[in-house]
Amino acid sequence: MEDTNSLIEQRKAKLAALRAKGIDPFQNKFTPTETCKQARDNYVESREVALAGRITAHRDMGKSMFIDIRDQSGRIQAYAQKNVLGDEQFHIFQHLDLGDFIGVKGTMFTTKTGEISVKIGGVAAAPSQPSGDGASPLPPFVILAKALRPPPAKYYGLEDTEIRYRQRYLDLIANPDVKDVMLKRSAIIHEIRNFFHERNYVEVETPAMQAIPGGAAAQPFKTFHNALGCEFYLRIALELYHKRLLVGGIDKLFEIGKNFRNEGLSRRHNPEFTMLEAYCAFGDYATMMETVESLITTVAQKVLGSLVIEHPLKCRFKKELNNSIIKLKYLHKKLIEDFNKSLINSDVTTEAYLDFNTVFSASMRELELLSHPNNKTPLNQAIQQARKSFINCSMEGNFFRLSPGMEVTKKEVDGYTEEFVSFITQILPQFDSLKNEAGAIPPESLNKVIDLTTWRRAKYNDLVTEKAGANWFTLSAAERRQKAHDMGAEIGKEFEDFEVTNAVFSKFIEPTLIQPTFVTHLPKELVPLAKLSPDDPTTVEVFECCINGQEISPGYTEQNDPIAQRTTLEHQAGGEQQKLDEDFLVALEHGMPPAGGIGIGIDRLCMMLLGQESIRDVILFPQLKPK
RNA sequence: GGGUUGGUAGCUCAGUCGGUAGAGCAGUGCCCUUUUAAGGCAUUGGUCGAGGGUUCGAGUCCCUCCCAACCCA
Repeated sequence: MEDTNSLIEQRKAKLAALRAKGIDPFQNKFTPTETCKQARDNYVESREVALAGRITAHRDMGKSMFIDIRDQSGRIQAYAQKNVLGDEQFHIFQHLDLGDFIGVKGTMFTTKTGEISVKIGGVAAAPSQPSGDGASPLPPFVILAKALRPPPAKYYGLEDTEIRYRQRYLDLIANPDVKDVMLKRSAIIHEIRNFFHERNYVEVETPAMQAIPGGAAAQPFKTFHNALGCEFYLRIALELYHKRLLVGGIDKLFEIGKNFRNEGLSRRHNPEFTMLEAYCAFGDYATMMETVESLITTVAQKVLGSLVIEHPLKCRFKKELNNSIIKLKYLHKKLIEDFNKSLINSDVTTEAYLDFNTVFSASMRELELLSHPNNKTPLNQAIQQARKSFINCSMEGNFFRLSPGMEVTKKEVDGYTEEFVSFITQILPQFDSLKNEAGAIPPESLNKVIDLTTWRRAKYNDLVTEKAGANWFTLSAAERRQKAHDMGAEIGKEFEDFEVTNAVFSKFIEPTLIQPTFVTHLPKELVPLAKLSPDDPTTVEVFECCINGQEISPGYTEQNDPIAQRTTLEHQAGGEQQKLDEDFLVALEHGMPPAGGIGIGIDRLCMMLLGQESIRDVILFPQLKPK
C-alpha cells in the first residue's frame, strides 16, 4: 500500500509538528489504572483514574472538548477543558486525530446528560515523580501512538467485504459485532480445552508437515524441506498420529490444530481450517456420541449462556435490516401517495415519472440489501418475490427510460401511464405483504433457532426412507438411480449404488438436519475405515453429528485390526505404494486398544454457535487471492 | 470451473439518452465550556478496479483482464 492522499499527508504533518515541539507521539509504555469498562463500572465521583485507548469520536465545543476513548473492554467519554489544560496543551489536544492512541489521567464525573466521563487533568503529581524546584506535574494526557491513516467511518462501519477480510483490523475497529464473534470463538476454544482437561484428556501436538498425508481423502498442499532434501505435505487430518499415541499408551488425548486441504473455497470451506480430534481408548462410537453431545452443550452453556441458539436473519446487518424496513415502509407510503395524486390529476408528466423512477430505484436498493440467498425465512421469500416483480417490470416497462427535458407526445404519455398503472397494481400487493411481514412478525420468529437440549439419534436408512419413500431400498439399483435423478440429485455415471443413496442423503437430508442429530448405522461401503456393527454387519459403528444442516462431527469405533486396516489403506492408495503409511501400519501391528474417536470442525461449530453464515466470518484472516 | 452481481473521494453511497464528477460523514479553517451520529458558517479532496475499442466527447456503450461477494458444480 503505497497510496498517499491528503488525509495521510495531513496526519504526517501533524506528526512532524508534534516532534518539532519535542513530543514523541509513539510511547513505549503507559500504565492505566484500569480498563475503560472498569472505570465506568466502578464509578465514584472524583475518583482519580488513568485510562488508555483509541480515540473513536470527538466533539469539539470550542473551549472544551469531548472525545470517546475505546479499549478492548469498551468505550468511555473523556472531557478536556482549555482552562485546565492550558492553551498549549489544549491546542495539541484539539488536533488529535480519530484513531490515535492516547493515555489520559483525570477524575471521574457525570455530565448533565448523565454520561459517566473522565475529566482530564487536575490530578496531582505522583509522589514518584522527581521532586524539587522544577518538578513538573504528570502530563494530563499522553499521545501513545499517532495514527497516520484515517479509520473507517464511525457511523456506517466498514461494509466493503474485501477490505473487511484483507484488513481485518479495520473490520475489528469499525464493527463491534465482528470483534464479539472473534472473542467468542476464542472463548469456545478455551472451553473445549477445559472440557477435555476436566475429563483427563491429554492435549498433544502432532506434525503438521507429514511425509505421507493420511487420515482423510483430500488433496494436500506440498512443500519441500531444503536440508532434508525431500518433499513434505501439510496434514489433511490428525488421525494417524493420534492412533500411534494410542498404541504408545496415551489413552485419552485430543488436539486442536490446523488442517490444510488443497481444494475449493466456499462459504463453508477455507483451505486451512481448525480441527479438533479426540480419542478415547476402550471406548467406542457410542462413548464418543455422549462426548460430542456433552462437549457442545457444555461449551454453548458456558460461552452463550443458553442451549437455545438463535440465528438472526443476518447477524451483522441487523441494524441495517431494521433501517431498510423503515425505509421500505416510507417508500411504500410514498408510492401510494404519488400514485393516488397522479390518478386524481390524471395528467402524468415526465417529472412525475421521474419521481416514480427514483422511488423505484431506492426500493430496488433496499430489496437488494434485504435479500440474502441463504435465508429461507418467510420475510426473505417475500423480498425475493418483490424483487423478481420489480425486475420483470423494469424489463417490460418503458417508463424507466424517460429523463428530464425529454419531449413526449400525448400518445406516448398515455401509453406510459397505462404501463405504470399496471406496474403499480402488480407491485403494490407485494409491498403490502412485505410491509406486513416486516411489521407483523416479531423479529425473533424470523430467526432460525437451534435447540441443543434435544439430541436426536436416527439411523441412516430410516432418514433416507423418510425422504425418498418407504420402498427406496426395495427398488432395483436402476430404479433408485432414476428416482434420485427425478428428485434432482446429481448422479454421476460412475456412481455405485451406495453413492446414489448418499447423493440423496447429502442433497436432501443433511441440509434439513438443523436440530442436533446423530446419524448412525451408515452403510459399510460409505465408510471403509470403520468397524462393522455387531448387530448389523451391513453397517458400521460410525455416527455423523449434523447440526445447522451441516456435518459438524463424525465419530468412529476406530479400526484396530492391523490386517483389515492394511487392506483398506492399500485399496485406498490404489496400488501406489508410496501413499501407504507403512510406519502407521507397523504401529497398529504392535497393538492399538479399542478406541472411540471424533473429529469436530471448529470453524463450522463456531458458525453454528455464533450464527454466522460464512466460514470467513468466524476466521480472523480467511484465505483470499493475493492482490 | 460455470453463472449472477458489484468495484466512483478516507468511509457509506448517488450519478437519468453518452455532454464540466456529486452528497453525507471524515479532513481543513472560523464560532461555541456538559456534547454524544453535537451544532452553525466556509472549504479541501477523484487515474470513476486495470487496459484496449467505438465516439467530436465515455463513470455511462463494446471487448479483454484483475479483485470480491453470492449461487451452482
